[in-house]
Amino acid sequence: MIEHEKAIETLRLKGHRLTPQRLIVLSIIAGASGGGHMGVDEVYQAAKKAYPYMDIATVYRTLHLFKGLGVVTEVAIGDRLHFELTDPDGHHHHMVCRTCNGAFNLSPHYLAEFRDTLNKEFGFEPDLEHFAVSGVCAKCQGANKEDEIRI
Amino acid sequence: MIEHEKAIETLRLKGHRLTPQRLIVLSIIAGASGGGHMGVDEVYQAAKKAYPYMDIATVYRTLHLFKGLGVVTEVAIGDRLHFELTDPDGHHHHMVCRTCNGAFNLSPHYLAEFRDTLNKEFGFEPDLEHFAVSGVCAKCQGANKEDEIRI
DNA sequence: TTAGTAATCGCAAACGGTTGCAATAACATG
DNA sequence: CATGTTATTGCAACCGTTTGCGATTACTAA
Repeated sequence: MIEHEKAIETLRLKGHRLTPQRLIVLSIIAGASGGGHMGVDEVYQAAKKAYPYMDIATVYRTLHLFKGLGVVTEVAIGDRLHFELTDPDGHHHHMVCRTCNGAFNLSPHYLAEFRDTLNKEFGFEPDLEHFAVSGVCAKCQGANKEDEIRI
Repeated sequence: MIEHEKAIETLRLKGHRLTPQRLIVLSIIAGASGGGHMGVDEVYQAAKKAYPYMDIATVYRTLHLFKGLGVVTEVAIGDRLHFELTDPDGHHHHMVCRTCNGAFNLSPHYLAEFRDTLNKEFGFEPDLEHFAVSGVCAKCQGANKEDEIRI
């Protein structure tokens, strides 16, 4: 069973209705190219092509529903929300480059120690199911240095 | 020289104008009680008392200017922006409880290792000058357990 | 002290995102 | 297949925040 069908099964099992709008949004996210994550407006524009009455509020509601069901994962890229089909091979986190807006996967392993420390020292349970660090990627660090010389 | 005056000196040295609006916002932030951080609307309401024509856009612009100068620090608490006078004794980070919206200070020490790892492994330079982890604090973890029994 | 200039302001419109509500439509049941 | 219930939708208004713009004002230099 492919991801797409598994998600539909999840919807049905949890008692949510299978509306055309939901199926359209799901198929769009499932068909995302490139890094996999799509901006909300990207999803909305694609959905309107399939179903012209589609409303942006429905897109948001649908994406949040999917997120709650674990079907999609939310990534904040440059202050905008992006969504991708949840990685079936286990969660991963993101490093988001503030220069090129590229998102790079980060294994949960790198956060485990941090979580343990906060737990033991402060009794604080951090939300790290999905976590994104903003910063500058290796490539853009090089590019910035060139800029400093050029300008 | 107190923090307040140091901030005014910073403004002047960088060539920014000393407008009444900026001085008002600065004095409000400097006089913040409690944990120290204030919501934007809190600042706005207080500023309007001192100067009735004060506009919310000016408050935002002023706070962002101060942030850029390192005079104030931005903390995102429950999807709203809060600001506090930058800690002169060195930066600190925040653990923000998603249940009670409390913000707890976190020493940079706890993040140093994480930064080093991202640097060495991926060449990624994370933005951790100020960093906030969302999660649930020790007190609210207890409260939630009681809720589960009560309801 | 006065004028000149550019930064800053207040206002209003726009942004991305959320929410209330009446109309619609998906599903369960007979 | 017809019916009833209730989740879901589209719309419009709203939220917190940002931005464009013409009017104002802090500063500079004569």
